[in-house]
Amino acid sequence: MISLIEKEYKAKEVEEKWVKQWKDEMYYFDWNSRKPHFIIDTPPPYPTGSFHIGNTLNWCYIDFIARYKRMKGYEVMFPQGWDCHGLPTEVKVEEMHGISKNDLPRDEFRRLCVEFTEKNIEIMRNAMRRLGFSIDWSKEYITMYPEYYSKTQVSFVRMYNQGLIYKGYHPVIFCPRCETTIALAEIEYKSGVTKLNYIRFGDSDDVVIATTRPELIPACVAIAVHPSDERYKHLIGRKVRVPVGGHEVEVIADEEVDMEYGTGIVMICTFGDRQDVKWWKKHGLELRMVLDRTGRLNEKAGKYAGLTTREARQRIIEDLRAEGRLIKQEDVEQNVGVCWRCKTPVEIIAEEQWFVKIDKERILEEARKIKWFPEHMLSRLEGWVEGMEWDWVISRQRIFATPIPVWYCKNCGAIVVAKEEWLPVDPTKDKPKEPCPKCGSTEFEGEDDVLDTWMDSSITPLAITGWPYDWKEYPTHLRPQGHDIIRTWAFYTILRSLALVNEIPWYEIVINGMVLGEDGRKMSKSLGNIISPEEVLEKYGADALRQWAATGVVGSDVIFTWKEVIAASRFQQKFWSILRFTMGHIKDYTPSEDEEKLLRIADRWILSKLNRLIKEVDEHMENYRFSEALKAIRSFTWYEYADNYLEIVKNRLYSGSDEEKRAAKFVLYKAMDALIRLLAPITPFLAEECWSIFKGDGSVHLQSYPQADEAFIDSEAEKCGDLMRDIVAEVRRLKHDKGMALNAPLKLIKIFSPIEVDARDIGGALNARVEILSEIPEISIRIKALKPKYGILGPMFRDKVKKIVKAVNELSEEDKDRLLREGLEISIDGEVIKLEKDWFEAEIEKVVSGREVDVLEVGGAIIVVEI
RNA sequence: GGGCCCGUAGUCUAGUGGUUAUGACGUCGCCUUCACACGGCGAAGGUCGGGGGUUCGAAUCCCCUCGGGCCCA
Repeated sequence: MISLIEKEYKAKEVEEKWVKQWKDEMYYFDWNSRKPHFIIDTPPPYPTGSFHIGNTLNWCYIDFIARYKRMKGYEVMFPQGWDCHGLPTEVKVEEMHGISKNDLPRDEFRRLCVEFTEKNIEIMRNAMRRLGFSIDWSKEYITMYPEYYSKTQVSFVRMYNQGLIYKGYHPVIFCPRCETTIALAEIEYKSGVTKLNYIRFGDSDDVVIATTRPELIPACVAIAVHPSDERYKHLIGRKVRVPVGGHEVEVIADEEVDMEYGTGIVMICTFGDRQDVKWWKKHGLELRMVLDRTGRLNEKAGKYAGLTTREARQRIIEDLRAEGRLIKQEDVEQNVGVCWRCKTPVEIIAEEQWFVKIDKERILEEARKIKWFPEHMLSRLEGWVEGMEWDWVISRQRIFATPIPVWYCKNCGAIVVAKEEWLPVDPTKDKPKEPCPKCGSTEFEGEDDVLDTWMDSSITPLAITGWPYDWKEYPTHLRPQGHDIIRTWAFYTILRSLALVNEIPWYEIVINGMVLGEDGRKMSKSLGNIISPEEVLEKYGADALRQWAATGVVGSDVIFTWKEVIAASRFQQKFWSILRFTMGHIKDYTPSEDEEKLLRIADRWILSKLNRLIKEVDEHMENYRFSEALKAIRSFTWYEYADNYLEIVKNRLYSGSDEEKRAAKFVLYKAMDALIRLLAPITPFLAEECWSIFKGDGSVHLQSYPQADEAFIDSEAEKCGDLMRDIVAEVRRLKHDKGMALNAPLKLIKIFSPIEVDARDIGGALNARVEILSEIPEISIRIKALKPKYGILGPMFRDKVKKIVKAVNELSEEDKDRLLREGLEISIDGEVIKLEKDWFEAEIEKVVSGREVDVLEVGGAIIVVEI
């Protein structure tokens, strides 16, 4: 009768079938829906062309939430965007076509980038569908298309008009190889060893500075010592001649000088590192730029002009040595900032760039209004923000990015910012629609710098809610993202949201950790510990991978392990077997309330636990504790329901009376109905397949999430059922110890139990005739000891507990017996204490008389087994 | 150097004041029983990183210390 359902659950086949059958419309979000809205600001990934396992973790969390919320009656928006602009694409396109971006017109190069990106997006879309993500594809946005980047431009124009964006001469970090400015967040730190050079400055012997960047001596603008450094106090205020260029600089005092490092005298140049920038600002020093954008020294470096920093370093050291100014060199460890893309050490130069003003305090204040999961992630943002030294550089010297909508008047030099109605524009080919407001000229130079891609991706919550011209509602509900980019995306998005609409972007942020390889280390090509989602899909399918994703703790790094995936796929097989069993019994069954009267102890027991499970899982899902939710479902299904309940009820289903069967079928139906729906957000394919067999039609993903029926929650039934389960387990253990098969028949079992148990079901499960005794059987039993329940005694008697326990165990047999039956008064230190019977548990020693029987004791019940 | 997180059986892990510390994987033994051998039943395995304190009682709270990870200087 169960041959209709295959024995093996074939995850791959089932999943591929549903990927084809599911309709996108199932997940469309409707603004006009009267259900409460739940809008997810999905992170827009960079379209690299591969959806890696880190993305998988992130999107699994989103999908669990989206599916759960939908089943809970929310109108859920799960949009998908693509953060397209960026240097890696430019580099890749140059490589693929064997060109340099400057070889062809900007438009043409952009077209190649767009083409390349579109292909990558398509690959990633397919991966996302295969993983079963319930994305609303009608809400997709692509930042490289004019519909989107015109929003970025509107945001620029509005912020410029509010005075939040300015053009300034400012130190910026740039990569000399990529020849572009990079943001602080794009710097990586690498440790290495370099030479610390001791160099004599001036004409006397007392000014010896220590520097790792001798090539920047021409850029030296001051010399600094610690104000309380006794060795150098006398130098403060003195003018000293700088060796290489011959210009003079002043010796200043600053507490941030490290007296222990080198000689304790440091040169300040514009700019060797970020500390130089701080000092330069603080002391109002001269700007002496000797580096240009290509990382070469300029004419200010005199005879070293035209050299790269590396060449200049060598030449200057040689010259200093020849002059006898190089006192010594020693190796020191140092961390250098390098370009995240090409690993070239970055430099700092002052250049005209576009900036966004940052109000740290305001952003932090608002960030604290957002609910963070887990909470401690907020402190990462706080730490980073406090260390920020300057405003956000938003201009980039690239091509594939959103154009800055600005022109410069050729006549008077005025900055002309586009009007909103002109957008989108590309100032390198479009002209302003009005003459220069200052001088009336119509000759303009278009800005050819473009915007940092974070200008695009930091307005996603605004974009998905229809801003700026069809804005529906705000803030959005949730931002899920990885903890590696809290400091950028979270920070910039909050900043932009406040600037543009004066509101926080989201009510909640859910953080996911990084995915580590099986060796517990970050996945990397060089370690060879990378696992691709495709590899897992191929072997075990999407649901197993999704279960792996659910086993982690939100916010913590998750180790990828095959054994988790395998355990997950075994659970799927187990669930499938349970469905197979269930369908064999309830194929033509429709539940009716009449059956509730027929329910036996075991039925009421498991229904009570089932309803508790529903409550528990719901609460976990509500708080994004997916691992707890899944763990609870799995362990109930496997160990309580399958191994215990089904084993107990099997005999009734196969050879019980009609009424006995109907009660069990009722439970089978209720449990399957609830379990499939509980699993739906986490394993959507398995759930859908089971639902289609169980219900025959409709999608489980359009059903409601199970709701606990309080009427079934019954602590008394749980106690009785637990005791039955324990009795069955204890007798099984006895059979095991006697070397008997578990289904071997037993002659007779007699049970004396303080609470009600069901002889019929126990007998069915143990293959024995079971009698319930109304009195303690005729066997001698001695109380060996009384086990105190410390959980009760402790809070009541505190420091007297030990004395009480001692006194109780010294009681006579009769008194112990009385204590267990009706309680007892004892006297401790002259004080009379009334002990209640349920404060103690008996440890019983059994003395068997008469026939040869085994006596077992389980939770207060006495079982006499006749083999 | 600063911030955050984490140290519990061979491995991973639950457990934020209360009987004998949870579960998984692995190991060992038994069982092909009519949903499932990708299964069932059972067993062995732990100084809860170390030390001190608070408490009748600490894996849990406090202090010190050792070790690991991540982010940042």
